[in-house]
Amino acid sequence: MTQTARDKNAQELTATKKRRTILPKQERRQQLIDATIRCIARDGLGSTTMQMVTKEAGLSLGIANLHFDTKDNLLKETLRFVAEEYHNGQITIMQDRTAPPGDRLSALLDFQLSPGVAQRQKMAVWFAYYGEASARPVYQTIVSAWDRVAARQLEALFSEIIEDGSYTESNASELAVGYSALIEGLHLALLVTPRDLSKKRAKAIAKDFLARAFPHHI
Amino acid sequence: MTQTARDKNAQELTATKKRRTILPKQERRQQLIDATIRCIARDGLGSTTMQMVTKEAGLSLGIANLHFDTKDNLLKETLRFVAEEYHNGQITIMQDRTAPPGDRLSALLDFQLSPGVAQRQKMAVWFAYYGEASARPVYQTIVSAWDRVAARQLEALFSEIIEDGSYTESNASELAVGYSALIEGLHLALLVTPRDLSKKRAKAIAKDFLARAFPHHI
DNA sequence: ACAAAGAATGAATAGTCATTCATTCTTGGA
DNA sequence: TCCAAGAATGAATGACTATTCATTCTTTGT
Repeated sequence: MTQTARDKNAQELTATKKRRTILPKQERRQQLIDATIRCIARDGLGSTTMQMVTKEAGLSLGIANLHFDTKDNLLKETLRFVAEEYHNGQITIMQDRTAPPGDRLSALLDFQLSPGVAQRQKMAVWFAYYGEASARPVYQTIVSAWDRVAARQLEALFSEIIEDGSYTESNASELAVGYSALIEGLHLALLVTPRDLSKKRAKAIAKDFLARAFPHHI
Repeated sequence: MTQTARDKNAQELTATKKRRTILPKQERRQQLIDATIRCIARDGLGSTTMQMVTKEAGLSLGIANLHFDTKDNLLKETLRFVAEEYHNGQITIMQDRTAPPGDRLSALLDFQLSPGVAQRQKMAVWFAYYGEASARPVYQTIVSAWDRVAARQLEALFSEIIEDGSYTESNASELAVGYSALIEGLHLALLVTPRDLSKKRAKAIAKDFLARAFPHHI
């Protein structure tokens, strides 16, 4: 045994060095995406580095390039994950044809301002990408594809409610765009000025919007 | 005259080299802030470099550090400029006590979705900073200070309208937060999915919100 | 016309970061 | 038990960027 080999051995005994582990591709990728989300929320999209992400994941520097090729691609896949999670949740609720439309709408609102969706970490990631969207068409593409699906479903739900309640004055399309904008604006306010707005109050404000539009249903 | 000197001379004659100009501090600073806004809108906050900003301004690389010391400071001052411009516009309208409250509200809406404020460039800058806000307390400080002033004024205006129209069911504070969120959400939609929403329609949606709250005034 | 003041320039510096790849390690099959 | 396949590592590389500052140029006061 050489001198250096003995030293290394001693270090391993004291420092409880982590064993290198091997995982299936899909799990590693998710692990890295999760770490990326945490880094963006903590340090911002602009100053998130590969070193930070891989350290946050407890892995080596080269691992992200191994699984995602480039940083750009890792960021793109992270956005895709967050966007799909949010939109899948919305769509699942809206498509549940067993519940009456008023209940589906209430469930949607609860979901959109639930601790899972409206948590600092997720909202920070969300707006970090919006901030770069004007300069990166890829981000716009990823988000707007999902947005359009959700928008169409929301409009259909509103149409159903309008018919059901004979709110003849109301326009489903305009109300749907307005409601979506209101929710995004509330998310932004929760992120930037959390001291001035609680999740509870945000929910009350959104509910008020819906109650004015559909008084018999909310 | 040496060979190189003659070459340089010839180049100056053909390439119409720009004369070095000297301007007062304040003008140079504004010139650099304007260039920064254009760069952020075109390339994103994350990939805006000093070289890009100074080239956009048609000046030398070192100029920005001369006037702003650091890049961080240039970005901070740029945000401050955009934030002040937006909030001054709002506040000027709301403080105009010669106009009846309903008119002030209409003017506010027109301003918030006017070509000057709701132009791609400005909105891109706005959301670029929001995207980094969760990681940079300085940005939050700059924006939230102004936000709070505008929020208080808006609430006062809404109170006045509620009293004037005897909308006894309505809560000025909640409506004010909701309206602000709606406007920000509409700005975001105009930025990210401009194909799906025109400024005109955004204005109609916001007006609809106000008409439901204050039917006698809008 | 001249010179001092200081505004503007841009080459050079020092540091950071994404990406590469030779090497090491783990696992599953023989 | 041993080996081949390929997953994981991290030092090294090359590209890029903020910042500095010696030098050049413009202006202003005399």
